[in-house]
Amino acid sequence: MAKGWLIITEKENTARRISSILFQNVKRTRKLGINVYQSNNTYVLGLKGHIIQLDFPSEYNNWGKIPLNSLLRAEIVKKITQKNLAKILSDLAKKIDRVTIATDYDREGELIGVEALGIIRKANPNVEVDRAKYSAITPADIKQAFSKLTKVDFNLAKSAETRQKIDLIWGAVLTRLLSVSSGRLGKDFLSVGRVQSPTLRLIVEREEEIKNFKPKKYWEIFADFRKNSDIFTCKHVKRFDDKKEAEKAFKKISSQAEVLKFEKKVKNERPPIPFNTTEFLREASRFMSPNKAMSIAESLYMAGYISYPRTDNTVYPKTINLKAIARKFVESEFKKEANLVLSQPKLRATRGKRETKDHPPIYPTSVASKEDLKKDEWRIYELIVRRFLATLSPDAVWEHKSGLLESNGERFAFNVKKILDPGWREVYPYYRAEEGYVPDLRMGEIIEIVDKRLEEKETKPPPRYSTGNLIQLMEKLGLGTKSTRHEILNKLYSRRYVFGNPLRPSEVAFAVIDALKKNAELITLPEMTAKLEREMDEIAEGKLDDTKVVEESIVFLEQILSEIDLAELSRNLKEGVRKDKVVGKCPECGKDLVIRKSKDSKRFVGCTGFPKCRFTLPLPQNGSIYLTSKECEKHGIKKIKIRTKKGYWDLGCVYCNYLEWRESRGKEEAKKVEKAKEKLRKPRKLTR
DNA sequence: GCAAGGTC
Repeated sequence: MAKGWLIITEKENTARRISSILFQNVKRTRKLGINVYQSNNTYVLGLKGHIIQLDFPSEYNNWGKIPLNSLLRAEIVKKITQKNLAKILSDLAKKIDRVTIATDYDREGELIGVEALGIIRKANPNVEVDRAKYSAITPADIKQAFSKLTKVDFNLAKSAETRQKIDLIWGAVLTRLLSVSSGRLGKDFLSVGRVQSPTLRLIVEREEEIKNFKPKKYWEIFADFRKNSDIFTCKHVKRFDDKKEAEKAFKKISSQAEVLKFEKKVKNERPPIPFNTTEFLREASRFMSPNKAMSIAESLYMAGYISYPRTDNTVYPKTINLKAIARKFVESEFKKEANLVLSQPKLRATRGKRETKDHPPIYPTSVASKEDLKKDEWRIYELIVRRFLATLSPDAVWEHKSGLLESNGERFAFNVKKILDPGWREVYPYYRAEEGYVPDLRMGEIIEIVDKRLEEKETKPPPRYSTGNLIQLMEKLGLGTKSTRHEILNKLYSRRYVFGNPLRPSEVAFAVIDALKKNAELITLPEMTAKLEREMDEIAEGKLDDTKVVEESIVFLEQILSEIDLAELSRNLKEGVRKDKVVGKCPECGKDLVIRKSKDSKRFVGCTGFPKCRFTLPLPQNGSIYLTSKECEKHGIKKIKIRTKKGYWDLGCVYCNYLEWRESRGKEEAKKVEKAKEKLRKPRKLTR
């Protein structure tokens, strides 16, 4: 029998590092584009995350024809998504009698290991198996894990697989239900899911709040004070809801005020905490989409410039030599910043609240120069380097001044600050420091009032979420993971549920959330994830039967399908779909202008009054069309953006565009006519 | 062509 040992990790990088920690004379062989690390008859292989996907058999692929009920109890099959890896696993299986699962020490990691084990056992049923559990890839941790190997936790893997089944069944059934009912099929389908739908609900409900918001008037009083040559502004301590009251107070203010309180304090401001994925994406989203930021981080990681970008951890582990990394940057574009860090007698890093042991926070692992990277890559790299150096930098020192002034019983307050020493803020210039100025005052001092203003203001609706806000909120609500949140947002964009940043929902998004709230509210709530988490834990502990959990979902969905008013659902969704196509009002008959397709599937803007009204406008045929929320001032038609492979371009108002084009064409036509006339006037040369 | 979760 073969005497070999195979160690399986979740990713290539880990395989390489583990093999170098545990063995000497490691050789790397490359087959089918996959590295295997070998030392004698021991092999270390890195997977690529999940190599198997659950799906319905292909007989169920026709969305329109398959009754949804039959999908509920359809067999769920395993499809190999990483064929090359599966092939290598089968080949290696024949050379070994023992396998150690060394995937990440978490629920998904356990399942990923079991997926690989399944493929190995098919080729070699008698292979022995054990599990290495480590939470950091350091020599100490890895050696410890391999000296105390444990058993594979099949219950834990089962719980992860149950999550997959629940997600697939709910997702597929409701996605198909909505897509078929609305007629939005093909690449325009309407999706539903345990994470995306609650996220979309947040966006939709925020938009409803904004729509329903009734602004309230209020009044604020400002006064300008003068001490010597300094003029400074303070605000009345009260915000007035009543105009008369505000006017009364305003009149009372005399030409001078007494200083009731003055305080000056020096306060230190600690630098920001180390980057985990959420913090990183929130900061990067100031200038780049989370999706792009994440994909750049991934490539910087693969090139060895930064540490693993998918982490929840905000505390540097002791094993990282922070000073040594900072020292690397003395010979770099960040020389000044690194020197500031190293000028301190002792380095003290900030720490966040979340501390996990699997990956460190995101930090730079090697020095890059501007020429090594593309422009966007550099921006992300620079952000990560600056953040890292900032977490080790001295505090910023501020001078705070606060106080109270009184004029004829009316009180004014101020609270301003000024930077005395920027400290980390010089290293990390992404935040603007809001500074104000008030001169030093003495208690009891009388100050001259040179001007006063009564300002009418309005309360404002809550702001729309930005991508950065949402990723943070999703984390807080337990929606998605560090690896998926940015992808979920991307999904909402590509389904045309949302557009812009801050995010606005489309009309169909309102209809979808409305329909789901009426018929299957659970899928629009973070509670569904929370419930699933609890059940997964119980399955992992062996307290709950996985088939029961799946069955409960099936029965729940069956109930929904039997009670749903399909006609109403279809009507409401189609109305949403229709509204999203409305570009504006027809200038000729006043009916809605919509985006239509001609018989030869060319798109154009047409009037819903057709055939009575034959008004049309041309559209470009390439790229996908986005209606923006901005309207043309002249025609009241929504401005259009086109997204092509190269990026977005603003088309603006289609009507303006058309008129311009017609005019320029008219000029060209006129030119042609002129030329023709010219030709006629000129006597022709005679040719022989 | 569906979900969400890993990772490339």
